[in-house]
Amino acid sequence: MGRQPCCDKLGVKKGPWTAEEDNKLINFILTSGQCCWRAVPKLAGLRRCGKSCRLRWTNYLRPDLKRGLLTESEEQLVIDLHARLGNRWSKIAARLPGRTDNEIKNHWNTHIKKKLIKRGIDPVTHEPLEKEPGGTKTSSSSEEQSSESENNNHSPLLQNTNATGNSEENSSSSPPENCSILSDEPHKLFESLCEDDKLLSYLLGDDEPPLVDTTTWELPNNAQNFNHDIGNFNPWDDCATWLFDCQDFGIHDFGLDCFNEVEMSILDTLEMGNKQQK
DNA sequence: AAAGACGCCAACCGCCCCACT
DNA sequence: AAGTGGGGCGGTTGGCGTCTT
Repeated sequence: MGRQPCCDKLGVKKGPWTAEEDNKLINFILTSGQCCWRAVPKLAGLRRCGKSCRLRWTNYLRPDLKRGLLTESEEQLVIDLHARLGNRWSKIAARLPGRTDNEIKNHWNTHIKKKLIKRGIDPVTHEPLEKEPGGTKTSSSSEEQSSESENNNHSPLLQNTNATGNSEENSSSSPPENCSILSDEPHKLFESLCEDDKLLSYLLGDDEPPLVDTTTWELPNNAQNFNHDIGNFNPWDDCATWLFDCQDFGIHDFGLDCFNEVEMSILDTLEMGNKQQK
């Protein structure tokens, strides 16, 4: 018995993606949308595992991705969400527009962990390092921690925000006494949180999701190759237009079917570009 | 200038969840 | 209710670039 491997292991390429592979994948997604990832490699003419295609798309090629380091407010938000959710990176990423779970996870492991330790905060429990709770374990699983923090609501931000981002009746922004994160430098940290008004409003649930600033997008190298490959056509500009549309409705409610409207014009231009190249 | 140490991040792996039959 | 398959998630790793000695 046993499950079939997600892809035929023989002849499946691994390792870094080439610009050509990226182009093929982008082209295919724009043409067909996100359907069955298992079938994507075959249909797109890629010798890759479907999983690998999905990861490449979601973590790198998606046009709505922000690139570059997390901002101060994003970082603080990650810390707060981690205090509540534990290592559920996808859930955390869902609250940070344009960021992927992988990106946040990497950033957590390489930057935030160290910062918290430097501040004397245990990155696992979010409790002060020196304050060893007597007779209790120093770390807990994310599951336990999650349910625990759901009850305790350590973060003032999260006190106001339930799982769906709706505001609850408790709208006071005064930090609770047992809030370990803010107890360190309460004013400084809370101010840094408040710097990003839109983000804060969104989290407090009384505002629209913050708009993605597409003017600050940095294109991946291969995306630039992609542009170069197909001439003057700039798919990222069109994707930006698409994203502005998405933002009107909420990007998560916006399936890739929406490509159907935009994609025709994109593909027309794409084909023209390819012809020019030939 | 060279070599080793370190840091970062893209990508992979394996498990889990959920929808479908 | 149980089995199966696909997608998603979190942990881990490998390779590359940068820093230090």
